[in-house]
Amino acid sequence: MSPEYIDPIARPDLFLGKREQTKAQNRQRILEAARQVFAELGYGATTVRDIIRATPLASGTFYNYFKSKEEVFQAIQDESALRIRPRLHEERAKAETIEQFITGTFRTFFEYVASDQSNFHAIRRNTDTLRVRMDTPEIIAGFQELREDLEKAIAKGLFPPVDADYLMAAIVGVAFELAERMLRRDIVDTDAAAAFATALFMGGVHALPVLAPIAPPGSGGA
Amino acid sequence: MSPEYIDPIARPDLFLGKREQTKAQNRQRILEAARQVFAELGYGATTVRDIIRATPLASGTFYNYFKSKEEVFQAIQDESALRIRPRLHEERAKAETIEQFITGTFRTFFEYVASDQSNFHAIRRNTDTLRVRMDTPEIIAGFQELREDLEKAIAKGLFPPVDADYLMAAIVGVAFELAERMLRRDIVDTDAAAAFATALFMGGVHALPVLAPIAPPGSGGA
Amino acid sequence: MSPEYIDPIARPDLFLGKREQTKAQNRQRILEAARQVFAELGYGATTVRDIIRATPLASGTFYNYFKSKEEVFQAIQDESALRIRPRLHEERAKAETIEQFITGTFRTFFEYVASDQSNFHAIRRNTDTLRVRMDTPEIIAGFQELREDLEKAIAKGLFPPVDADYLMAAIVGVAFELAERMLRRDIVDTDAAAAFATALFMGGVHALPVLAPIAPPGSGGA
Amino acid sequence: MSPEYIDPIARPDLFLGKREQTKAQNRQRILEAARQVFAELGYGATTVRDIIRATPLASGTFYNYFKSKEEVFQAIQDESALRIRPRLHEERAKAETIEQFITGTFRTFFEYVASDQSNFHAIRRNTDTLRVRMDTPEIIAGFQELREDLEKAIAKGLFPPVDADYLMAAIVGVAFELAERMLRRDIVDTDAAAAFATALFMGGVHALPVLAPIAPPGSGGA
DNA sequence: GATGAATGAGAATTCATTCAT
DNA sequence: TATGAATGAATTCTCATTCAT
Repeated sequence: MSPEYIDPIARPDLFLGKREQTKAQNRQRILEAARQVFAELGYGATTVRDIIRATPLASGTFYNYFKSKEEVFQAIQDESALRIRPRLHEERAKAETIEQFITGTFRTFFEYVASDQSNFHAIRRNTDTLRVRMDTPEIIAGFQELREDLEKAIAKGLFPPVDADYLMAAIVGVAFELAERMLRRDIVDTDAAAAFATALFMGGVHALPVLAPIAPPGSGGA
Repeated sequence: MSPEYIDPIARPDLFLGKREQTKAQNRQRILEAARQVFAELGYGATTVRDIIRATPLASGTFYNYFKSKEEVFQAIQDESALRIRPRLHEERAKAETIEQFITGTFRTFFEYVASDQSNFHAIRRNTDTLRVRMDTPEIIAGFQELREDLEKAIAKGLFPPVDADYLMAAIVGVAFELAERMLRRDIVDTDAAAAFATALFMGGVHALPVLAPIAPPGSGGA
Repeated sequence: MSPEYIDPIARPDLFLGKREQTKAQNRQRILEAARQVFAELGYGATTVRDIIRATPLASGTFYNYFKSKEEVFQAIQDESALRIRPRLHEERAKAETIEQFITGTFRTFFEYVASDQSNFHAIRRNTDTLRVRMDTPEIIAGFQELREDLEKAIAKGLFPPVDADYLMAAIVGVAFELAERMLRRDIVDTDAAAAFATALFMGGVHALPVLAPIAPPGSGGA
Repeated sequence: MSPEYIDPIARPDLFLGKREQTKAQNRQRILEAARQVFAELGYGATTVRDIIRATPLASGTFYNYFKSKEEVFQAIQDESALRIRPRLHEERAKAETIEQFITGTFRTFFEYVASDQSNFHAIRRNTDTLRVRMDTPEIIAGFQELREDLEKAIAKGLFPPVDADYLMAAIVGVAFELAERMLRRDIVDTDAAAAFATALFMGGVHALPVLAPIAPPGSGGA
């Protein structure tokens, strides 16, 4: 989000010719409409006509850009994951303390969610929806990456040797659930949400049950 | 769950006449089939026909019991919530320490989930990822109840004065996410999962940001 | 409608044993319910369940009395026709003047309609329905009979030799249409309606185009 | 109906582009099929499938044009009413004698019926005898208009002060009933039917009971 | 490419009728 | 005989996708 970063998806005009611009613009129109409508009606209840109706385009045009309703949906999910995954990974990679690791993860996530509510809501319905599986390849990869980052951090001695799988799950659960509550409040305070989650995990991580340590290569341990 | 308690849903033959038995049995058949199919295909992809096909009954019979696919789903959710809510509340009500509060909540939840995997999976697994609103009155009431129990515990001095709304969300997020991971493991160890979650919150709760205390009337203010 | 006439359908208790009474009563219950519901919803929109619901009986019981929905409907129509046809015929048979013929027809019809509004309405929907075909055998026979009575009256010299088919149609059209208007008024005045219709035909009949007379047998005419 | 008037419904090719032509044609195809099927099976027994089957179109196409069976039926009724109402009103408006009023009404009606038998039969013939409400706004307005025209004619002194509501009903009843008989004859003779109806009313109107005249303001009363 | 009507497979739903109790 | 749940064929209707313009 630093000023010198320009998202080519958000500003196609800076990267594409005239013709490609119209095409890219139509694609974006459809995606944006789909986000809105999915967020409002949910995937199952949404029809392609609903999406197209939220657009100046005609129904046939939809199929010039996406093969099916499912494909738009995946595109939305992947676009989200595509945008946020590198940022999350980067934050965690440069963390030198547990606190940096944790706070970096939550802060980045909550800021993303706040700045891109339509995507978030399309994925996580905006009223009283509860946890729902998110399993496009991109998203699963994102979870997997978090686990791997946790394992690396444990290996580096940054984290105590806890159950990385459960810890990942706990972080994911808290992140999504808190994000939803955060967005429902009158004032969306990402700092407060991140502070809450960070404190919870900073305090909690050290209390977690410790696994038998994985022996570092070359050492004598099992 | 004491030995002398008999669940009238599980043993309808002890409570109902022949006709009513068939009815209750058919209702259960449909619910059971719905659980399987929802867990397999997800809510969105499931059709009423799919449910009926997984049953020896005729298509029209479905409508003698439920008005729509949504209604069966709600029935499944409510059945779960109806069973687990009182147990959770009771555990928390009798808690005299934070640890009892937290461990009671997670242990009860994970045990329920392990004992009733079909309901849990029917509720959680959704291929189409979206639009499964966990907003039956029962479930919303369950969340609300957790928050109120937290607030009472804070008032009693059991918990530090933290953001009960966020804490509730964190507990719910961790509970659902861990439950899912737990069920995926070869050995379903509810104690381990409960120990993990309890430790996380036991350590974390004391680290959470403390809210400005509400001044008791007559005192000198904040 | 004279006091000494007793309708065996209306007072089955005076004609049948105990067992048959219950049966006859159930039959009447169904017929009465069917009349109401047909009048309210129309035949097409009415379901057997609607009829049965307006009854203390169970759906299966319906089929102990009638083979199908169509059969009840026919029974209602025939019951109407069965009741009124002999009276109309009798009135016309004893008529010695045009006026008696016409006034007898209309007066009898309007009195019947007023006294048995539920049947009439079941046949002729109560709001803004317009002319609709009535073609159960009984009803067609009733129309046919009117035509024959007209032809007899013409043969007797009571009526001028007009087109009996058209005249029958005109009488039927006026009878039904006026009956409907009559029932819609605050005060249902059968005398006024009969007076109106009678006057119309009394004045009109003599003005009608006269057909080439049917040559009486033995005369020289074609 | 002057020679230079071209009905845009009958000759859409002269007014519309290729695409719109197909649309208009399909609409007409459905209406035409509906007319046939309603006339054959009656409204109640007709299903949307029956209508579509009588068409080269696909089942879904029906719903591009009409929301339901009821809507097609209304369209047929309105199409009739829309065509005939202005003609009837015009005839009556320019009438200077009772005879012109009455003969104009019947002649116009019977000519319309003869020229547009499919519409008339679709509206009239109903096997299931019931629940065909002729209550589209157009048709009700047509009846209302006849009554108002009668009232105006009474006010002008053209008619004696009779019950306009009953007179309207009588005219409508005779018109529909005679029309049906007329169409059943080998030779459809609209003049004869009109002559019959006109004679009936010409003779009958003067014999009708006269209402107490409404006293004109300022006069000495009744 | 864009358009939007046509398509038709298939989902949801109804309801007359049957049949075990 | 009465009951009312079960049946499943038939109907209505939706909607993703195709295709002529």
